[in-house]
This record gives sequence, C-alpha cells and structure tokens, in this order.
Amino acid sequence: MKNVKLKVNQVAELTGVSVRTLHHYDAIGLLSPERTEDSNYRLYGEMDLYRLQQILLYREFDMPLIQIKELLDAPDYDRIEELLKHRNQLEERKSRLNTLLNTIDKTISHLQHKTRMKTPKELYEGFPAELGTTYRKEAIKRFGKTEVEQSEQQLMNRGKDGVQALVDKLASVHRKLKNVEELRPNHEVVQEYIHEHHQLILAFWGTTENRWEAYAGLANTYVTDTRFNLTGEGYDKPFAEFLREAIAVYIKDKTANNP
Amino acid sequence: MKNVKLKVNQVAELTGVSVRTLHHYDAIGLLSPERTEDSNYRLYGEMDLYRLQQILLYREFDMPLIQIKELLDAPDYDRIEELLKHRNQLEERKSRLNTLLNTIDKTISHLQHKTRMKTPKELYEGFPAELGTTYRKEAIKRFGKTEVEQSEQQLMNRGKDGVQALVDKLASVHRKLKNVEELRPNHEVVQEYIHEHHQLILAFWGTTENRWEAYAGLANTYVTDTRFNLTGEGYDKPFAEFLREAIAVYIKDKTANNP
DNA sequence: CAGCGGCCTGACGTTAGGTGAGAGTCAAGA
DNA sequence: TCTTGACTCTCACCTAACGTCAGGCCGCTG
Repeated sequence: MKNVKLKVNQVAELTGVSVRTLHHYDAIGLLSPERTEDSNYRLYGEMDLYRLQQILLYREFDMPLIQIKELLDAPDYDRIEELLKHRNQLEERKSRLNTLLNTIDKTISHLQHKTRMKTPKELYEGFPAELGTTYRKEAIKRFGKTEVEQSEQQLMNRGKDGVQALVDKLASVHRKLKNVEELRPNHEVVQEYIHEHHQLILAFWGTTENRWEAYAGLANTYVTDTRFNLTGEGYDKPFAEFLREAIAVYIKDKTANNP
Repeated sequence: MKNVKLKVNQVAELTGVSVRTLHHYDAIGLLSPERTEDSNYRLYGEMDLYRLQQILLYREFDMPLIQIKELLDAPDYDRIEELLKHRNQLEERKSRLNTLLNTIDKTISHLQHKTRMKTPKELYEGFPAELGTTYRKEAIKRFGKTEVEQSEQQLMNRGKDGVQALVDKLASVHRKLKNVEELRPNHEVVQEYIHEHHQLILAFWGTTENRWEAYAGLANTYVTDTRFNLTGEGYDKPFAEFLREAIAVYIKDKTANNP
C-alpha cells in the first residue's frame, strides 16, 4: 500500500485545480486534508484525492459547492435524488436557453431591418464625393459592372448605420491628416493615418485586395477635381497635394515590401 | 406630450424590478435618471423607461450589465455584432448543457446499478451480519416461514434506497454507541441510542410489535458470535458486552413501564 | 407637530475563487 | 553555516448583481 501524501501544488498540478481552490475547499470544510505537525502544510491522501475527484465531477454539473458537500456526506440513494433534482434544473435551463436564442434572433433580425437599406441610390446618398456616383461610373469602366455591384452589395450589407460609420471615420481621418499637414509626407504619423485612410477606401470599394493604381488615381483626383471638399471647408489645393505625396510614399513603401 | 416622472417605487412596480436594482443601475451608470432639486429623489422619464426596457431585454440574454451598458451606448450596427457574439456564447452554453445532461444521466444510472436489487438474495448482500442469512434461518424456525417472508417483502417494498438507508442508519447508531462506550449502560444518552437501535432492528424485522425475547437474543448473539463486526473494525468483545448490558437495561425499563 | 411611509446613502453578505502581501518552511548551493 | 529560491501558510480585498438591513431625510396627513 502506497501512502500517498501530496502537498497543495502537487495536487493542483495533478488535478488541474488551483491551489487557491484547494484552500477554499478546505476553508468551507468541503475537503480538509490532514496537516503536517510542524509546518502546518496540507497533506492529501488517497481518500482526499478520491473525494476531490467526486467534487470535480459534481462541480461539472454546475452544482453549488454547499450542495456538493451535502451530497458527498450522504449515501448513494440520497445522491440519486439530488442528482435527479439537479437534472431537472439543468433541463429547465436548457429550455430557457432555447427561448433566449429565439428571442435574440428576433432582436437581431429586427435591428437589421431597421438599418438595412434596399437600393444603391439610397446607398450613395450622403456618400463622400470622391466615392459617389461619379466614381461609380468610372469604377464600372475600370473594374466591370459585376464587380462594382458586388462591392455595393457588400456595403449595403453593413446596414445604413454601418455605411454611415465608414463615412464618419473617413471624415475623421481627413481631419487628422489636416492636423499634421505641416509634417513631412513620409513622417511616421502621417503614414499611419494614410494607412487608416487606405483601409477605409478599401472598405468603400468592398474589397481587401490592394488596388494600388486605383488608389493612386484617387489621390490624383483629390488634386485635379475642385469639387472635393475633404476638410469640410471647401477645396484645399495645398492639402490635396500633401495627401497625394503622402499616398505616393505609402504606395511606394508598400509595393517595395510586398512586390 | 405627457411628461411622465416616476419615482423608484412606481418604476419598480411598473416593471417588476426591485428598487435596489434601480439604485444599482444608477450606481454603475447604466441608468441614471434626473433628481429632484431638494430631496434628491430619482425621477424616471420616458427615455429612462425606454432604456430600462432595453436593459431588461438584454439582461434576459444573460448579458453582463457592463456589456449592456456598452451596447446601449453604441449604434445599431455595433449592437448586431455584439448580439451575434453573444448568441454564439449562448449556443456554446447550450451544447455544454447537453453534455452535462448526458454525463449526469450516466452518473445516475451508475449509482442506481450500484444500489438497485431485485431478489431476496440481493437484499441480504451488504446486510449487517446479525440480520443476514444466518439470522434468517433462525428466524424461520422461531417465527415461521410465512412471517419471515412477509418481513422480507416489507423490507423490499421500502425500495433499494430505503433498505440502504436502514443499513446506513444502523451503522451510524453503532458508531454513536461506540463513542459513548465509557458511560454507564443505564446512562440517559446511552439509552437514547439504544432506543434508536431498537427502532431500527424492528424496522429490519418488518414489524412494530415489541419482540423483547428476540431483541435480548440478538444482544446475546453480539457477544457470543465473533463474526459480528459492529464498529467496522473487527470483533470487539468489550463493546459487545457493553451493548448487551445496555439493551438489558432498556428492555427491563420498557417492560416495567409497559408490562 | 407627531407619525408613517417612501426615499436616500452606506455597508455587509452572497459564490467560487483570483490576486496579492507578509511571513514561515524546506532543500540545495556557496 | 548562511543564503537563496521555491514553496507554503494565513489574512484580506476584489469580482457581479443585487438582497438586506440600518440610520437618517422628506413629504403628506391627522
């Protein structure tokens, strides 16, 4: 007969529970092993380990520890009764969960109907000019109708608020860029913002594929097309040129790293 | 436009939440209504009530309040995402519950097989020796086969659980008696335990009729038959003699009072 | 003006441990 | 032999979502 006597850490590693948990079980009298004479260390014997196994089993059932304690101190026939009771509770929880899942589905669907839109026309309302209907025509020429319509569908799936979020974020990035207009176009911070800008443009295009030529073309349009109102204060040529430079740096950097 | 302004108790009755809950939601900044100028009472307006409705909806989904707070302060499209995440969590919980139900069923079935019995043979397995098969033969000689079989049927009608309960209780009484072995056999406490013992033995005999001679015979057998293992630690003659004396006192006392 | 009900804040308890802090213990290396 | 690091102990505060007092303020009514 092996006289196993394990200390807390050994038990913890053996069973996967934390030392604190063992302390706790001792504190509430659920599992109180003997102690060493002098140092007062906890020593777990075979019986203790068996009891711990039982505890972990019942704990798996989401049973409160106090109830587990009663259960383990009761004979088998009482345990069956308790387990049956507990089983019923679990069954109730399950049916409640099913109800919850249904309700949550309804809620989601409701929210989607509230925010989903149906036509591309609706989509382009409130769009930034550089990505509006004019761009759409050019895009169809360049990428083909099918792909453009796919992008539009992608965007519409974001829901009205989702698209608005993109629009807002783009405006925000423009503002941030305007604030660092005095820096070199290849400045770290500027390039960081340009990266954000690029990601947003890609989102508008409904793609994650890097269309460097298109992006460069967009940068160019900022300068040549006076209709653009990036900062909300009219056409700003110096800023547009700053942007074009910064974007050029960004593209050169990216295509150099991932040719 | 009606300018509803409700106090905590009115809101509580209207919505079914407790006043304390409203205080709590205020404390964590989830729902902070305006206050009256002088008395600092909380006043809930229409918007507050609507927000409370939302809170209760999401709370139904077992969503932590902190998360509900973020959700309600976020636009619709973010909500959908959060709800979808949360839906997944619920789905995981559900599948975990199913696993739990299976495991608990196995455990119950295991315990039942451990304790269930079908035949008198099985009945006597795990029986205390003084009431086991040997006793049965003697009992038939003394009381007749019919009556013994009736007793057995009685016992089996208690169900597997019930019989095990009796066995356990008898063992428990033995232990309690062992603990007071040092007292006089006519000590109040000892006699109280002997009374419990007597009741249990009568239950095993499937009768409520006082068979004093049989009980005295049993007490005698404790001493003479070395197979008996009352304390779970082998034959214990001094303890058996203590028991015989105590039972003798008990019988004398009872027959004196109810001749 | 006293009393009563409603309201307030503050504080402690609940579960099943997590996360230290401060101190004692043990075995091994310098 | 002393020191160091790993391990252990207890004490005690923290979590979520409130329940449950306790002590004190407010307003309305007899």
